[in-house]
Amino acid sequence: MSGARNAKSPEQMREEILQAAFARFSQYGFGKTTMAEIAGDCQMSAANVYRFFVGKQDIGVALAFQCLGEKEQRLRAVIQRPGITASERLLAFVLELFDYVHEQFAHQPRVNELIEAMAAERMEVIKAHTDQLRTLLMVILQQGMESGEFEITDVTAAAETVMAATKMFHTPYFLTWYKKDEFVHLARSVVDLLIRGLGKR
Amino acid sequence: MSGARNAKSPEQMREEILQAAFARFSQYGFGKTTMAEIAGDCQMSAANVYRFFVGKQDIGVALAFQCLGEKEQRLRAVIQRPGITASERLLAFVLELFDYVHEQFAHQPRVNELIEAMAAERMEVIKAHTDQLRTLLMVILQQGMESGEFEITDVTAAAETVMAATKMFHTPYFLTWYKKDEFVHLARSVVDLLIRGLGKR
DNA sequence: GTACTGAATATTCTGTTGACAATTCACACT
DNA sequence: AGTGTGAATTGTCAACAGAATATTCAGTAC
Repeated sequence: MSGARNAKSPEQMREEILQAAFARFSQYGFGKTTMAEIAGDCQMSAANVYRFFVGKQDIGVALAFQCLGEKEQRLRAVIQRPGITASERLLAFVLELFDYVHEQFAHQPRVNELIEAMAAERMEVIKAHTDQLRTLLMVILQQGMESGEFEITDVTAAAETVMAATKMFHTPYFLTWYKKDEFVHLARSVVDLLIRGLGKR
Repeated sequence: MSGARNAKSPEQMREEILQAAFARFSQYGFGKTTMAEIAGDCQMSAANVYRFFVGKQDIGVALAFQCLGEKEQRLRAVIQRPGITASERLLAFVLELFDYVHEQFAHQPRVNELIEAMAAERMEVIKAHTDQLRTLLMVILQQGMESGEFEITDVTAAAETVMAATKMFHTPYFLTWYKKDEFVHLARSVVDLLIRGLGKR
C-alpha cells in the first residue's frame, strides 16, 4: 500500500470519473459537458483526468459500452425467464428490445445521443453489442430446436435473419415514424410470422 | 387559343420548369440550385416561376413525387413479370426495391437527398408512396393465396408486416452499414423465412 | 519517482455579419 | 385581362473572428 492518506486505485479513479461524466452527459449531453466540469466533480484538475483516460471521447466510449452492457443484462433476464416457450421468449425478446430503445429515447435522449455519437466514430462499440444480441437470439432459437418448436438448419444464420427482420424495432431512427402502439402491434405481427417460418412443416 | 405567338399552356410551363429544376437538382443538389438559375434555363425571370409554383419547395415536392412514381413503375413491372410463382415474385420485389434504393444512393445521391429532404417536411410525399408499395405487395400476396402458395387471413395486415420485416432493405439509412452482397444475401434469407411463414401448414 | 497542477497550445464552438437567394410587389407591355 | 419583369423585401447561409474547450507539457510537492 502506498503512503498517501486517501490513495485510490486507478480502477476506483476511473470509476469515479465515469460516474461523474455520466451524470453530466445524461443531463446536459456530451457536447455541453466540459472536461473541467467532470474533473471538478472529482476534485481534480482537468489535466489529471488524462492520466486515466486518453481523452473525452474515450470516456464517452466507456460509458456507451456500459449502457449497452446494461441493455444486454435486461435481455439476458428475458433469456432466463422461466416457464415460457421459445416462441414466447422470442416475442418477449423483441418487445423488450423495443421497449428499451423506446424508453431510452423518450426518457434519456442524451444517453441515446451519446451512444449514437460514439458508435458513429468507433464502430466497435455497436459491433460488439450486435454480436452479443445475435448470440442471445441464438440461445432462444437453440431452445426452440430442442423443444421441437423450431426447425432450423443454421442457427447462426437464422439469428442474423431474425435480427434483420426486426431491425426496425431496435433502431432509434424509426422511432418518430410511428406511435408506440403501432410499433408494438407491428412487432407482434412480424414475430408471429417469423415464428411460423421457423416452425416445423 | 390566346393570341401570343409562342404561348404555352400552364401545364407545359410547369413541365419545362420541372425539367430544368430536375437537371439542376440532380447535378448540384436542391440547396445549391437557385430559382434564378432554374428560371434562366427556361428563359424567364425568377419572379415568373412563382406564377406556376408556390415556391422552391413545391418544385422539389413535385419532383420527389415524380421520382417515386418512376420507382413504382419499376416495381409494377415486377408485378407483371409473367411465369413466376408468388414466392419468386415476392423475392424479386424486395430485391428490386433494394436495387433501386442502392443504385440511386450510389449513382444519384442528389436525388436521394432531394426525396429525403422533401419527405422530412411534407410527410404526404412518403406516405402516398408507402401506401402504393403496400398495395403492390398485396397483389403479390393475393396471387399467392390464389395459387395456393400462401395461406393468409388478412392480406392488408400481412402486407404491412412484410413491409416492416423488409424495411431494412428499402431504407437508405442502412446502406452504409453493410456491403451490397451482404444486403442481398440477408434480404434473401429474410424473404425465404417470410415465405415459409406465409406458406400453408 | 509518483501524483498532480497551472499555464501553454491546439482544436472546436459560437455568435455575428455581409452576401446571396427566395419571395413579393408595383408596374409595363401586349 | 393576361404575361411578364425589375426592384424591394425578407430570410437564409457561410465565412470569419473571438471565445471556449480539449489536450499537452513543464514544473511543483511530496
